[in-house]
Amino acid sequence: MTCTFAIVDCNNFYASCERLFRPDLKSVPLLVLSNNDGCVIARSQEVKALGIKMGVPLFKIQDEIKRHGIQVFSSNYTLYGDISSRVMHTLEQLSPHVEVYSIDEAFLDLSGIGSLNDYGQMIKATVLRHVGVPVCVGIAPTKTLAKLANNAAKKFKATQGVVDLREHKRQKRLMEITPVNEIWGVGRKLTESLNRRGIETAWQLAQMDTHQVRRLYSVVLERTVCELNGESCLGLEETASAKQQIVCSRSFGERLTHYTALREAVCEFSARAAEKLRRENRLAMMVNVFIRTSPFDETSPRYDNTATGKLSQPSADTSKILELTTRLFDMVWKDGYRYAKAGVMLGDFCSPDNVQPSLFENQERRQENEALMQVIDTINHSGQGKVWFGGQRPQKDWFMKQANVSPAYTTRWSSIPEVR
DNA sequence: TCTGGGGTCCTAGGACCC
DNA sequence: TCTGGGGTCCTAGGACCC
Repeated sequence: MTCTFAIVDCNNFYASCERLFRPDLKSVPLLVLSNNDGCVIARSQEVKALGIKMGVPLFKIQDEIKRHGIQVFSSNYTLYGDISSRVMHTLEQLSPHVEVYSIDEAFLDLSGIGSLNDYGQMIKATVLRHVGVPVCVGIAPTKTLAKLANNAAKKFKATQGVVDLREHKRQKRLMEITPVNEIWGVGRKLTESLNRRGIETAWQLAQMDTHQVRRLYSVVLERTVCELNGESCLGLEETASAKQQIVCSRSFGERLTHYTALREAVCEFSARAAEKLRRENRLAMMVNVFIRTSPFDETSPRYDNTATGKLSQPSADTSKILELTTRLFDMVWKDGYRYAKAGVMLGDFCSPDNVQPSLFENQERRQENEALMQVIDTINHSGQGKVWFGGQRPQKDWFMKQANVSPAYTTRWSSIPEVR
């Protein structure tokens, strides 16, 4: 039986989220910045039309911002996460099989549905009505072709935001006018290499011999070629697979030069990572700490180091993880540098149910610690204050720059917009 | 002055064993 | 002393995604 996939992708998601609560900005150019207000990570249609590229640093476009009256927002991930779950919830009402693929897109299984174009339009209208976010829908027999269809739905106005790409003739026509780099799974390096071989369009890639693709590149690109030819290699993954690693890292608003300051930052990341770990209900064995100077800073010396260690046994206990973190930090720390970024990575996970208790560990002590962690997480999420360990420090001068953050419209009572 | 953060998967190469 | 291939496991690094 042939499957039918749809991908629903929000248009300019972060920009649309900011606009949701500011109807006055409906047709005003608007962009959203990365952490530290560093570079552009989302743009409204108007900003795209001005030719401002994804990822450019803010300082390079100051003139254009002034000239065109562009509204600038710091990123507000709490808001985006909340809007995202509303979108996904709506989609789950419309289709029994949904794979949440990222914060702003989901794959749906539409096998067996009759009029797919109408169905796509219905999805689009429903999300707009329920959540207020515009989406585009791409429909095809494989995920890769569905992504391609979605691409076209976004690019061509006449499609009205929905493209049904089940017909082979349409697939061919679209691939012939699609540059190979727009294909899902073909990034910068592959594009360069394919171009060197004279492969410029998606259609040319689709015509390549799969064995040759595997030999020259990898099974990954081979799969892409198969998918472009209508052979589905990637199924719908409805249950989110367990995480393999958890990372917490940040660039600093200002360079850090002191041992204590950087150590505090690293401990804070470690505690955040441990919190995520507990939310996933997993235990970690491996802890990795990295620190580095800015790769863009040409005037001061560079330094980049990382250290990995193993806990004596799997744990999600912040105090145990912090203890190892500080030891690892001392291994990588070197005086005399201007540090721009640091992070903590947890890995080697297992589930709490099948962990072998150590011969030497005190069982009661372990249960006490688990209970303590629960209390700490509850307090820290209550919004009524924070509890932290020695080594962390809640008032942080390394904290991010966020000059233009929008209010917590959906998650804080005092920030809910008033209707007059 | 000012350049994001959090992931996954695959591959190559080294260590080690038989 | 010389010489061999195949297998597994681990790690680092690259490429990709959003």
